[in-house]
Amino acid sequence: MTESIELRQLRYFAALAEELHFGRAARRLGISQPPLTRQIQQLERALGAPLFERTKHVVQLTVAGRVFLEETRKTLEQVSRSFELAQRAHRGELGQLALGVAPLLEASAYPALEAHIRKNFPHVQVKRHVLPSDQQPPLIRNASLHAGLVRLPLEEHDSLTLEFLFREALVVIMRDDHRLANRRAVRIAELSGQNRIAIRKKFNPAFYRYIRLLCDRGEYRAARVIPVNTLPELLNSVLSADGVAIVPASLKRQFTSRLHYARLLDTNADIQVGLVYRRDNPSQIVHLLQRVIHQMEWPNIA
Amino acid sequence: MTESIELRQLRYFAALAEELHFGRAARRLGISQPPLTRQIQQLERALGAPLFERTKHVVQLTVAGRVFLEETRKTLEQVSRSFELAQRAHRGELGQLALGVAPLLEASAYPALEAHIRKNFPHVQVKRHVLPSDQQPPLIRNASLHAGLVRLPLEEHDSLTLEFLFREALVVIMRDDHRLANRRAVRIAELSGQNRIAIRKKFNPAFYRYIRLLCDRGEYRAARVIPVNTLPELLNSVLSADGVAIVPASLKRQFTSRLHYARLLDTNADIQVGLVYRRDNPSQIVHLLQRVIHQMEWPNIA
DNA sequence: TGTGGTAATACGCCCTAGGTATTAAAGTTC
DNA sequence: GAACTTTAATACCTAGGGCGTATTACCACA
Repeated sequence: MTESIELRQLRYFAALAEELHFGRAARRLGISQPPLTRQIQQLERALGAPLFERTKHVVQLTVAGRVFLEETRKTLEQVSRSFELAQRAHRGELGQLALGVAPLLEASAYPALEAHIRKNFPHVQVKRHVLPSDQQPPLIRNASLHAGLVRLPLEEHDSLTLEFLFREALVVIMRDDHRLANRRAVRIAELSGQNRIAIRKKFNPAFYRYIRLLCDRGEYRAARVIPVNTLPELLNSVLSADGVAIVPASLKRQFTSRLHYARLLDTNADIQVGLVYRRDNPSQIVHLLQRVIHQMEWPNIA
Repeated sequence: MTESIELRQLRYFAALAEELHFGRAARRLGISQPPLTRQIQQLERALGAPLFERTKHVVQLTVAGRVFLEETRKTLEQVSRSFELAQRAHRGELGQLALGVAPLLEASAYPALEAHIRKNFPHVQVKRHVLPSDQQPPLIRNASLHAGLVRLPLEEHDSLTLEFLFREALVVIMRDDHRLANRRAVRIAELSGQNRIAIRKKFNPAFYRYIRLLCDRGEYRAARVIPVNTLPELLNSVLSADGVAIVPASLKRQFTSRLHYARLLDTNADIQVGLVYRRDNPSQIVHLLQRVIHQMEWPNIA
């Protein structure tokens, strides 16, 4: 039925329906008149209905022709749209971007990033997955995530690329009636003797080790290290006056009541944030992300 | 850009996208595998993007391929729809039917006719044009109307076909305090001496002559014939007790207050209703109308 | 009646879609 | 790890059909 029809015939038909003149339409199509005649005849034969009324000197659309013209325009538009969308999808400008986001960053750095992506690629739908930094690499490797916004350091993976983005300050948090709560900034050493509250090593080993290293270098000997499982637990412990905790400054955006934040004065008392993605970069969408991520200004997290 | 693309390629692509196997897809399409490979390659080249990821033993859609598949399905559906609609239009089952309707019939016979058409051809839009019977033939001849529902007799036109449909009763109307207003039925002769009110000959000569003929044969000698221009004027005259009028029974559906209707007992005191259309019947829609008009039951107009 | 214009037809050429045969590469089996 | 199987890509050939040129048929208009 429709099997014998090709787009050529529809394109020819549309041109003729607009010109209503075989010679002009053929010229517009860049062919000579006889082939046009034949293609139209074939189309009419396949359709089982005449599309034009030809009296030697006047070519007119039949009723069926008018209907078919309307539908043919839709068909040709649909073909263009198909191309357009497929190409956009190929360039990564269409579809989903599954992005891992390290905890706390979802409220600080991430919103700016998402806004930036949305502005540059309005057809890309960003899907956010809040996951600890060290849990993201395996998911990126097996393509469950396109890329991840993570805290460094991270164990190196030869199949992944790790790109530095910006530095985030570290802060010490304590209850607002703590003896240091009148200070805007402290040196790590001043914390000596305090209990140090920290999320268990197993939940994010790299971060855990990094903080411990900082404390050692800053000569902060904790009375005791109190391990907790989750962030709410950590906050609870701080609010119970069990001790202090060193956390990324992003936290300030989410919790403030009855808490005091103090900057750390030590050099290098900060943490890097980077982007991880597959080295072989199979999806174009990551190329776009890469291109765009260096043009943006990161909000000042402090 | 899209100019080099043909539907063949889209059909092949859709098949392959469903089978995800060149051999099977080719078999389904009734071709051998190499041509399929080549058409897909051409499509990808035109698109500037790969649609499939081929590892020797696994064929998978790319992101662009998934998007393009969705759009291609729409395209192919649109092509079928184009065919479907054009064919319907050709068979007359789609589009407008411009139908002339003689006055008064629009409230009696016409509603049933329209309902019947709507039921049989839901995609046909009937456009009603209320026009005196003798004004319809020229409009039908120049294709302003497809057909007309008219009262007979009508001057014969060799280019038109006139088809009898049903007989409609004639009635005499008078004011409800008229001396004959207690009668359900009268003979024409009993009206003798009354003024006869009639719409001017020039507005519908055939009808005018027909009524006069009836009166002559029925031995109704009117005291005076009172000519009026319009139907409302005629009713006015009747209500002013100027006389009586002989009209089609359809009128009863529209005006009753302070009027009395009496059947005419004379044989042949009725009038025929018919359908007029071009003998060369250029539009398929009239064929449908013709086919359907004899299957229907006309409402009893009395 | 002839002249100009236009769509349809005739016919030849060539492009390209499709077929067969083969190759290359990846997976499977022993 | 060698032989076998499977499957997509490539090479090459054939033929059908799309396009061009030339011509015809038909209508309008002078």
